[in-house]
Amino acid sequence: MQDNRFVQVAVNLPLKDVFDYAVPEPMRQTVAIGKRVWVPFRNRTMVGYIVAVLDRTDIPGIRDIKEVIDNEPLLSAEMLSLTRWMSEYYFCSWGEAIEAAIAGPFKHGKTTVRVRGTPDSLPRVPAGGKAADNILTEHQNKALTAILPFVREGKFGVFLLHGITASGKTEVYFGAIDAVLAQGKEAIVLVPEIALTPQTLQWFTERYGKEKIAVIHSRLNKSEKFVEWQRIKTGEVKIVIGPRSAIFSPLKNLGLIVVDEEHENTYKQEDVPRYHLVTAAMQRGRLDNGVVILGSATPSLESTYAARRGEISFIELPERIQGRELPSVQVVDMREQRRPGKRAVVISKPLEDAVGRCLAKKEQVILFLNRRGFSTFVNCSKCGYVMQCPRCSVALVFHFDQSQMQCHHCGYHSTAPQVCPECQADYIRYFGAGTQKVESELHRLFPQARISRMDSDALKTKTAHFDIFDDVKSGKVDILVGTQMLAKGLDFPNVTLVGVIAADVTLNLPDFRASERTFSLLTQVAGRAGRGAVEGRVIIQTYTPDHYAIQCAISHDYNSFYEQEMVFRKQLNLPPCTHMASLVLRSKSEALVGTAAEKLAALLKSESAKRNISFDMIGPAPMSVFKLRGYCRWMILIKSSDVLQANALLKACLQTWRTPAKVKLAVDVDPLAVM
DNA sequence: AGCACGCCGACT
DNA sequence: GTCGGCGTGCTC
Repeated sequence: MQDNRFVQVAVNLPLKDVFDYAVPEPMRQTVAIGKRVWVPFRNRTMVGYIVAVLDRTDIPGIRDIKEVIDNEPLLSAEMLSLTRWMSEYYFCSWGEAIEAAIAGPFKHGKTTVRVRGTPDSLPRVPAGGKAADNILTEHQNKALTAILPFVREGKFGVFLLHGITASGKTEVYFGAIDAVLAQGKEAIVLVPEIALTPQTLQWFTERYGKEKIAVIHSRLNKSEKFVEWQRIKTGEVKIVIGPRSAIFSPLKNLGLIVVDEEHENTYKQEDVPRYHLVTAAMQRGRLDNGVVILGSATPSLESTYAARRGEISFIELPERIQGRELPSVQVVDMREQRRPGKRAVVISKPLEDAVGRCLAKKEQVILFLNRRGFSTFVNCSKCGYVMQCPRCSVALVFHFDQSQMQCHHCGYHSTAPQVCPECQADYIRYFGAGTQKVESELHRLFPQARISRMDSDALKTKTAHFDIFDDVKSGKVDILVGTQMLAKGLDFPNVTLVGVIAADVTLNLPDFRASERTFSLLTQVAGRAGRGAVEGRVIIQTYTPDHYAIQCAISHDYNSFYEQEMVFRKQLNLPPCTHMASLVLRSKSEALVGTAAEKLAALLKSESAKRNISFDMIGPAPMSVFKLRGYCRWMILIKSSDVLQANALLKACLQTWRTPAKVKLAVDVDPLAVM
């Protein structure tokens, strides 16, 4: 018999401990695990999450909770385990992990939110969609034969579903969801960025109806999020579709988690808690005895590696449905396009000709360049001065439309100079092309064409994506130029040519995953061509046509890419062969951060020796973009073949470690970008 | 993360 | 004599 005299509470602060409080008599009946409480904390009042109810405590000078906020627990036992696991795996506090799990309507102790009007939960969906009720292909059937027994038995299992573009992964998701619903259970479908996949949404609502589905996306306001949360909590919703954070949906009988485009970088949260959705989804699947399906045309090396080692199950959909052909891919070697003494070519002759032919046939073109702005660096040809961001160690990018110099790291901007800021000479030169430059070149080459640009500059308004989608769909646009965001699941039947302006942009980033990202980006972009009846064509411009990332993308050969990339990863002991964690120290003082990094590295070494844990350490070293937002940064990378050992080592170090004043430490477990 | 406490330098 | 710098430590 519990008398509820004390509770243990987690708060949203970067503190390792949880805190005990006494429960005043009148609240003894209402306190419960998973509810929020107002607690006195130092000299302020904070929201706390009850993680345990206790009969006794040894804490001297204990204080009373002030108020119980919730009538019903906000967090289930499973959600508390999930957030606790997150805090231990990713080195954040339990409170921070909980805060991420209930993000949105419940922040700052809110219980209800005023609801204005009817929530328009679904974004506008362009016309046209998927052929209804396809008969399953042999491969789709085989996939479901593997998955369904786990669903029926309510058994945890992870499946990597490797299906090339247009191989019908969605039909497999549907089959698994049908089985889950038949069991009276629920499903979560995770998508990288809901706003960019309106078609996926439409397929789901057409099949299951709006009533059963909750769609979570970034443009819902607080009250809309609250309504969706309520619908999920009350059991009205059977399928939740949403981004990363949807993994915390309060479904009671979760049977299935689908992670679509599992290789996407957006699945890694960049701030605390720095969790990876795929890892979190597998953990939730384990806790809830659910099935996890990871779907992708270009799976992350981590997932394929796990599948090849038999840690997760592997399913392949090797054929396109309805016998649609993969587009033919042509490479243009930009080294041969150089004109001595002239500016670098942006649009090569072969690409220009191909665009011209498309326009003549009234077909549409997508041109892809993963770089915003007009010119990537601006320099004075008299004194050599290059305009740099005052807060980051990167060059400023010239933006033609606002006539601005912009920093793509911190958002700093200033008016574009007329003369050199250093020597006042009138010799400012612009180098390197971004999407704006491509757009202006196109206007010059094809003055009559209707050209639209889609990048984050062009998407300042709330509905801009949909306006652009609509314009392309309805044929109001001949050529669409854009960045990364074009590569997502857009389905434009009349687009027959896709051009990649500079495949080398991503390939040359100082990150060990540069090849992997280039390969999957090229493969995805190529998948945008020929979605309709007419065969598609892809032209890739590059200075490194022989690179295996480009060669494998041309031949649509994932396995060959995997093999070649793994040789390099094995040689250097990089993920997925090892587990990695990064420790970034930053400070406004260059001297402080360097010494702090050396000290932390020394601590890692001594702790590992003491515990007999073997690990690789890279650094400490200044980061490649050394200054960011005015902070000087040093990094230490840790690699280990054993996650648990690496976790234990880090835990031990961070317990003893005290980051010096004016220095901040950020720990990132399984970091994505390591530069 | 905050925020108080505390111990040394230049000010009315 | 005191105002205020930011180093150190604590929050049930």
